[in-house]
Amino acid sequence: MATIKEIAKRAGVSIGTVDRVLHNRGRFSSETADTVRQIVRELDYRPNVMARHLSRARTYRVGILLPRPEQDSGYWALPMDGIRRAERDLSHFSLGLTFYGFDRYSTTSFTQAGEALLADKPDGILMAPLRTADAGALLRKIPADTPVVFVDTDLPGVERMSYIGQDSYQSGRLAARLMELLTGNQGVTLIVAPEAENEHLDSRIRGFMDGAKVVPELARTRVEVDHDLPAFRRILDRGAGPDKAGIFVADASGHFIAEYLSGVHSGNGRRIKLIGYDLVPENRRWMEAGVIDVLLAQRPAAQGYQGLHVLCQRIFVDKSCPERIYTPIDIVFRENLRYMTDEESI
Amino acid sequence: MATIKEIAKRAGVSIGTVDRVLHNRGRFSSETADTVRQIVRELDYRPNVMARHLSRARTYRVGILLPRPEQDSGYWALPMDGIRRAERDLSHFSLGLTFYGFDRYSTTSFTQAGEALLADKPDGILMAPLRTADAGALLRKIPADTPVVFVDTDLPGVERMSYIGQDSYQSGRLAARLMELLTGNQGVTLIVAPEAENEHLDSRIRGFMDGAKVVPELARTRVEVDHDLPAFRRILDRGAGPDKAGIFVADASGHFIAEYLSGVHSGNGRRIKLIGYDLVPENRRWMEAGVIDVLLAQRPAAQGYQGLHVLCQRIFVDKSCPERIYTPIDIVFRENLRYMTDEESI
DNA sequence: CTGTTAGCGCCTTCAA
DNA sequence: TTGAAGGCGCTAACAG
Repeated sequence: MATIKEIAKRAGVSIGTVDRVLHNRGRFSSETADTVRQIVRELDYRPNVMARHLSRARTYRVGILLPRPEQDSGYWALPMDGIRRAERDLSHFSLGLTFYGFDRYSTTSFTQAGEALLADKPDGILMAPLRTADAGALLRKIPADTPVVFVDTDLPGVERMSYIGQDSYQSGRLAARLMELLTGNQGVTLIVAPEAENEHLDSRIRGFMDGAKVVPELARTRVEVDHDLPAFRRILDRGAGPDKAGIFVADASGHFIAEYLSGVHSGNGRRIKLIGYDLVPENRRWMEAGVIDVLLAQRPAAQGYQGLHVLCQRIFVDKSCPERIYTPIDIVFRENLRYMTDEESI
Repeated sequence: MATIKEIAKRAGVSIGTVDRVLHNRGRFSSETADTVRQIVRELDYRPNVMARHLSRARTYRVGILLPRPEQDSGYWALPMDGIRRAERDLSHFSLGLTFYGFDRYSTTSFTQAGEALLADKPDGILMAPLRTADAGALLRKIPADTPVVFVDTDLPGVERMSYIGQDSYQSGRLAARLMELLTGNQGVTLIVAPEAENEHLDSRIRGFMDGAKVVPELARTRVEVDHDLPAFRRILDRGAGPDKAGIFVADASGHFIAEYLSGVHSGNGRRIKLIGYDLVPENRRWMEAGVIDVLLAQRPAAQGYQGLHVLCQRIFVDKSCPERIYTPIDIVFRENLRYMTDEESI
């Protein structure tokens, strides 16, 4: 492995000069620069991460901008788990994380969190750019040399290092396929989704519609801060009649529906099939209880883990990464629920 | 963060002494040792991985003992992918991997590979202990202080650092559930599996049997070096009659069956449902072609990645890890096949 | 038994 | 514009 010492020797200069050239710190002639860069290329020099990190004393700070962990039925705690795991795995780098939680249904909350993040001038940012307009405004204020990684949702037409998330349209298609299998196309399917600006929601619904053999009904619930049971009740009292064979819940609130269904006797003795999203604790519970049949999942912990990982690769090792990473669409039945902990890698 | 210098100061000794105590290199009095260890505990001292690695010059070598990549329809190339990815992620450590491939159906091949591995005296070993007896014999020859990680298969009653693999019984249960969904219990299911010593095979079959509502038939094929199409043909010509609703293939050879089925007209117009294992290239192909309905997968790349990861945690950071790690049971339909690349984590 | 010293590869400051 | 030197935390060899 080539070192700067070796390069210095070959270039007939001192290591200090090599260092300055490598980092473009100025104070060198363009001839020496050319020589050095030439040798660097010849030797395929790569800086030694260990040595570099040992000598530069400072701690690198990464800002995490996500909805508060309890939102969406506790969904946002899952990426956090992955982030924490990545933090442990990267613990020999001096890495400092700061969390900025926001209310995903509030502009002011998001903006405040964003301002706090900006004020701290982090070396890297990991965020979920929900609230398209607000997130766009924030992005414009982030210095161009600060790497930004998106998880969960992408923001089109914006400078960012990488996006990590799921193809939600395709997950809707898959849901339709599974619903067909579960119901045998005997009866109508009801789609339940909250009314909220959410790209994933819309794509999932579109995917489900496109994949369904029998045209489904769509019911959208209002949300204030988060989803609430009474709202679902009203919807379901109207919608979940005996003609319904299955319900597709397009976000993590399947457990609300499950709770409702568990208190209802279906007229014809058939149980209404239920497909939902995400392995939040309450969904796990209702799947174990046999009320939720299938959950689709998107490896939120892996998203968090990977997000921080690629960010650190960039900050510490100067390594690039794919511009877009799709996480798998996981299918969860009661039989494999126990092992779907999303707790691997690295 | 505490350093050995700090510890030395507090203990009133030199850093050399601290180092010797920390590594039990002898040549120190038990009193100084006690003092030092006490301070280490108080300060929660953790060695700086970067500095340590910078100063010790040597390359650490890990031996990889797996079946040849092309065996089992190319299955063994998958853990390799994960291992390579981990190697890249760990590239700032000076890590040297050596691969020892063996024929999983040959004792002499395994033993030879094992001997070669032993002769190289690696600092850590990652292996799939197929061939129970041979692997047991090998394990007895490995020095006790060499960490060994098993992937795919565990070996009971053996000293090892960790096992990473799948609960195959439960995957069989799940397969039965899915088969029920696919066939609606209309007709009989045929289980196809090679005759070979293989714990996973047996557990999957047991799980499937226990989960099936209608008693399945079992057909076992002979294997010589690997599975071959003629063998399957003979089985299927007898077994895949019009009464069959589905076939469950308990290993990665589902694509052979798919090839057979694609050339057969079922009498009653119903297509025979096919459930198999593992995302080997040929299985992917036949799933895309619509002949294989479901594949169960066990994240082989994640197993390889994780295996090397925990091994390096041990070698470089002295960190322990869970004694047994179960990888998830992935369910793959055509709709989510594209995204099941098992290529994450960092 | 213990202390000192010379690096590992890189970064940073200071002097020339 | 360039070079020299000190230090990051740890290891290992050597001198006492």
